Amino acid sequence: MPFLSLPGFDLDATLDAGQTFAWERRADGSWQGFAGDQPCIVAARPGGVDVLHGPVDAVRRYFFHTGPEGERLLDALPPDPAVQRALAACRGLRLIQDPWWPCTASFICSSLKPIPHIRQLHWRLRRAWAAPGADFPDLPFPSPAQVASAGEQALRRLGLGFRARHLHAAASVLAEGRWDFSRLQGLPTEEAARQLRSLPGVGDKIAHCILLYAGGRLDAFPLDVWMIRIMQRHYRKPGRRLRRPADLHRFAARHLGPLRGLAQLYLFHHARMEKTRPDQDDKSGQGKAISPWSAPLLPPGNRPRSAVA
DNA sequence: ACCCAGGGGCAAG
DNA sequence: CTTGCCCATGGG
Repeated sequence: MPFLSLPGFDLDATLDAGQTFAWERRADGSWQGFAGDQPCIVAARPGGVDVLHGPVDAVRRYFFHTGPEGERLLDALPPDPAVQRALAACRGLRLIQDPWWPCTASFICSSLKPIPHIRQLHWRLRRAWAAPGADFPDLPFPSPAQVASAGEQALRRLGLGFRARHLHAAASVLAEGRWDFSRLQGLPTEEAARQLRSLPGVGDKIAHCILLYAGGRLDAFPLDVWMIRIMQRHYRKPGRRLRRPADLHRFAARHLGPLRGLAQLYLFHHARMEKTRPDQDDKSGQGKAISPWSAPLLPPGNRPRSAVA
């Protein structure tokens, strides 16, 4: 069986960092999923991965930030203390490259969902269009035309909730050819994000996710609740505002530079690991609740209803 | 019974 | 250009 040498690579961190949802962990610890449109099974080994199924070249292209070039990018990350701490803790985490449409569809499903749920929805979409009785590896991601013709109600039955309307509308726009990912070619990231936002269900955060995880644009900077907390915690100064997305984008561009999307990957994953890592002093193994973020910043939709009538 | 989750869209202010 | 509210679902 083919062994792919990827020194320093952390397969688990890479596939569980919320950048892709196209991989599922198997009982034996290996991962089954899709490198581009190629079904693959990969297993972590010292110094690289075993490719138990699928073409090695597709796996190599998928983990495109491995190797000496990837290492050089890590060395070029900004000398910011928080970034460097996160990098030191998650050095083996690498950027992946997903296909446009599955990435877009997954992140349209991601609104107000924890990462395991997003993965679950992604695979429900695959299995919903599989032949009767079929399972991996025969689970191609349904095309925009397939999703569009299924109808919104069918998507709701898969558990998409209010995201069903968005996904159906976005699939319809793509299926009818009223929009195409080739429009992003050559556009600056900011302008490409604006183009992506014309898709239903794609706002600023998801547009940047798509540009980073499908487009490989290292200056795309997804601003989710985690990133807002992290930046408040580390970068807020008494005088400055640093709350509105525009301010956060501006600060990130100036302070974290052209690799800010990559820096975001490490900050995000590191913070998420800190939250769930079992506390050594906690015998119950529940893990400590959360490090004391100075400003929790509840998402608007979940803000408690005012007690006063 | 709560609480929250890698948001987006829309109507008001 | 901001703020407030709604949108459904599942797991802790």
